[in-house]
Amino acid sequence: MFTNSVKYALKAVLYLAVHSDEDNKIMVKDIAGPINVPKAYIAKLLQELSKQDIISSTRGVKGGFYLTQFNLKQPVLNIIYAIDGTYRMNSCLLSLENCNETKPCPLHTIANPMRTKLITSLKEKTLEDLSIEIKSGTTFLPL
Amino acid sequence: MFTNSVKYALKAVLYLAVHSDEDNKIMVKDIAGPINVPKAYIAKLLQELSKQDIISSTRGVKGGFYLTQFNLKQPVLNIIYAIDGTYRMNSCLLSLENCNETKPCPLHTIANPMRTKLITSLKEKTLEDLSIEIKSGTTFLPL
DNA sequence: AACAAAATATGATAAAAATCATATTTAAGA
DNA sequence: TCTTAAATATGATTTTTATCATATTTTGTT
Repeated sequence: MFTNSVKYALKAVLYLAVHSDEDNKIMVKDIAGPINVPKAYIAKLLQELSKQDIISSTRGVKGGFYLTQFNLKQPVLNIIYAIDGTYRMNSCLLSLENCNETKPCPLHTIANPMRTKLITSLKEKTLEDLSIEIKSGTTFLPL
Repeated sequence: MFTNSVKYALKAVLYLAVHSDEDNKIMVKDIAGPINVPKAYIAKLLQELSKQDIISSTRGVKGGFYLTQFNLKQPVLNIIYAIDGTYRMNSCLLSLENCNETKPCPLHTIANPMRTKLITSLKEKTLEDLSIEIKSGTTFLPL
């Protein structure tokens, strides 16, 4: 469904959503372990997310990554689009260019309503929403 | 969502479902064009599907690939499992090993109902079902 | 101002997926 | 039984994704 990169990015951002803020920046080396992703790999992803203003960072001593209130208001979908681009999530199951409502491919009626619904959910849910759920113990962020 | 291999395999099998039977075998070179997939690539996939008895084939002069009535009765999901294996379709969105109903990951409630529903649909729909829809002009198999 | 600790930029390497190529085996027909 | 036309088996190559490594820049601290 998603690439490893997106999965890793989502885990990292959710970790930041729960554990960081302007006054509690977290260094790469302290994220990699808890979310179980290689340090150099997650570093690169975090840098990319930071460049795209999906997350925040400061360099140097006492620096690290963190989420601002603004960052927290973003839909989860942003992270997916930032790393994988929009095509993967939005294309027809068979990747047929000219598959649409009026000329649906054989899997369109099965898959499309669900994809649409998933995208909508990922657009509505903010990082803050998920963070609250994790903090309240409704959902979990293991491994 | 799926690998290219699965998409190609699905297109090829659906093409066979519509155009072949015991008396109308179709050669690789006559499938590759219509479904817009490289010949050598689809050849390999068809061989694999044949080996797994998902589709049928005969070698030599007058040979080719085709679907029997038995082949047509299969769920679409079979092709996906045959090529991609079961993990990709069934694993948690974040690929967390210990994500489940009692300890759901942050995306579980969003994504899991849909995945479950999709799998059910792909298990219920047979190749024959899809073939009928294509033949009746309800759905289309372009490019 | 100099030092140290962090992200950033850049790119190298490894692994997996996608693609291509070909010698071998099988079956039909002359 | 010989020839030809097809799938099959096998593996090579290319491209993409995943992973690793490091020199550079920035920022707080002494």
